[in-house]
Amino acid sequence: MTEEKETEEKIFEAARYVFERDGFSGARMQEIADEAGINKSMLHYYFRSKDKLFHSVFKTGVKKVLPALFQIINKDLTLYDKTVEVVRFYHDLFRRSPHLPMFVLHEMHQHPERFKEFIGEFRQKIPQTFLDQVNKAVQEGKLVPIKPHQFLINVLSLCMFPAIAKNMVVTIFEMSDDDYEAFMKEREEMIPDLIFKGLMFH
Amino acid sequence: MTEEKETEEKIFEAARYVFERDGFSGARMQEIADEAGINKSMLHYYFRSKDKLFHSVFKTGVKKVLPALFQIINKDLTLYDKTVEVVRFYHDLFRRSPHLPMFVLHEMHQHPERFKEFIGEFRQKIPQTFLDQVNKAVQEGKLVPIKPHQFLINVLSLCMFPAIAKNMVVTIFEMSDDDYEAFMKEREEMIPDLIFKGLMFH
DNA sequence: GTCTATATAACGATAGAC
DNA sequence: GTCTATCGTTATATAGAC
Repeated sequence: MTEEKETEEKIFEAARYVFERDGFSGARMQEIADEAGINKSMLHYYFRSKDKLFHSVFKTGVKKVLPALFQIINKDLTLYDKTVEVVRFYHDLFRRSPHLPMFVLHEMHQHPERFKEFIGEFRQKIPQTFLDQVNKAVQEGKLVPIKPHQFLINVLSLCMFPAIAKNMVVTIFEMSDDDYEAFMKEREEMIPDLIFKGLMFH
Repeated sequence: MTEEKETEEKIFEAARYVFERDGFSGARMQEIADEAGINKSMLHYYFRSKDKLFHSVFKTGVKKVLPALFQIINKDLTLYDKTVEVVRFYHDLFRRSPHLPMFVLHEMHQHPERFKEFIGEFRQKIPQTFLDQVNKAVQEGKLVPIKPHQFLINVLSLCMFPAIAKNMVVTIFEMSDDDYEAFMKEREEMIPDLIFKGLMFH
């Protein structure tokens, strides 16, 4: 029935909202039911348990964060252009879903086994073409010696940390929400240049 | 009594261990009591409630992460040397306390009010001398235009994110614990040069 | 101060009527 | 498929003996 699909969808969206905001142990089934505007029993009818409902939400969260990264670095682009695309992708994503990066990383941190379960499903290895591209750029003297893994983590660090640490940033720097928005917008432009050129004049 | 102090200390250390690992909502008073080797009632005798015990642990956590940063950037050093010290400080700290950064940032994320409560206590503003130092370096053409806040967040991002995202990193890159250790050691050397010189040959 | 026992509330989950 | 009512457990917290 179309009725069925709608209810399941409503529950899932409510669960996504509450789990992303409160985490697994902080989330309450009652609150998810309230958010979905239905009865608590329906949650179990459609998803059997809190664990299974969470698993579904978590998997969706990981799929929003990781596959696009691998897709971008697998494209036929320069390293610089890949960096620009990755930075833009994450800044757009986290603007729309501010709780997403903390949710995914926190649950990965607490329950790594839940992550490992399905990480293989969507072939999440670093593409060889990307590894080759970085190594070749180093060999040709275009880049200073750096391992592809370090390169990738540098980009991810600069994109994800300020999203994860928003409350620390706005508190210490005494920012308004608009200030923070501008701060992040500025980073979007800055990060690729920082990665490749650094801060010193040359 | 010395007896009193010892028990309170034991409880606090157990609470620190459990809260840092499991977070507020994931932690159980019973587990803290077990970890401390005492009865559950003692937790309430000394700290009244889970909330108050947590608050005490959280405050200590923030104090381990932030004041040292402000102390370092307030020293009489070049920007490069300050960066080296900050990077070394965080890598040493997170090697000893791997759960600390996720704990502090996650609880800040979920309960920003708990953070704001006492952030003023230990004067956690960016020292003016540091702001002046960055702005002066930019004016003198030694650095490309960058705001001091962005500079600081770049350093923190590169230090903290890989510690927070350890499980993601080791899973995606298929690292052992030793691999991860070596990976982080390598970053410690790399980060200051990345910040200032970037990756391109020049 | 430290223990045992228990109060009290909240949570996840299920049974059963409709 | 959706509701009400409730079970069984577990959580924080307290009372009271020693």
